[in-house]
Amino acid sequence: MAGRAPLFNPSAEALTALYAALLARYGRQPWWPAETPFEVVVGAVLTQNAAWTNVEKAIARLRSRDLLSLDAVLAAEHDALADAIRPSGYFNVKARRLRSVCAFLDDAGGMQRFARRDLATQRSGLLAVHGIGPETADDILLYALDRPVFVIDVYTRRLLQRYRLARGDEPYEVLRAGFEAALAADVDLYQQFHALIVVHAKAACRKTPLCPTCVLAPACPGGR
DNA sequence: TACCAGGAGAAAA
DNA sequence: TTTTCTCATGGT
Repeated sequence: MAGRAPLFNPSAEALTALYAALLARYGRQPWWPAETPFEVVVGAVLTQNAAWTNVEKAIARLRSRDLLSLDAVLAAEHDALADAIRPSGYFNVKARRLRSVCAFLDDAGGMQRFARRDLATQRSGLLAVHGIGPETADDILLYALDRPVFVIDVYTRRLLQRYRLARGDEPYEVLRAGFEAALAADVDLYQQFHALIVVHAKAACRKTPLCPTCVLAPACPGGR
């Protein structure tokens, strides 16, 4: 019996053209918005189902309370941690998740030692942490550890759906594998591509009924 | 007032 | 195995 066709098998040309169009439209993005790799880890957890503006407030509160370090998070009381991250929502859940990932990194010898492990070990380790799903793990790998992992988020799904490159409801790993199979394992490319997808999703042009000036025209989702 | 925003895990069907 | 529910705040 023939195997089922891949759910998501984009051509390199299609993805490269999409990336080029986004880059031409929006330019290079200063992404991920964080000062340190550890801050990326914190942001990746806090941004779960939350607006980034609220995450920024939570991170600022952590910084002002000297809680923006692995040791400080592990030493903090749950209530103190939860109160600091309150603006990002789900603060009780996220406080536990933050402590879980910090405990994992601490067991691994800290961020720097963890960064030296091979990618497969890093990814499986992160995914085994309570509260760290594939998107959060890949955010950490790509933006904190500079590993070539393509991040799939809701914006990526919508974009693929609108360009009819995918249905949009494929499993996370199917979409990630599709991007990584079609594109070279280039950290900068992956970082910029994901950032541009997010920027495009938030841009006003997405919401307009027609977008003749957008470089993505005539395929711009806004024109559909 | 209602809805949405860069998820993930647990429980229920 | 798949679907639904829960967690929670702040902006529009």
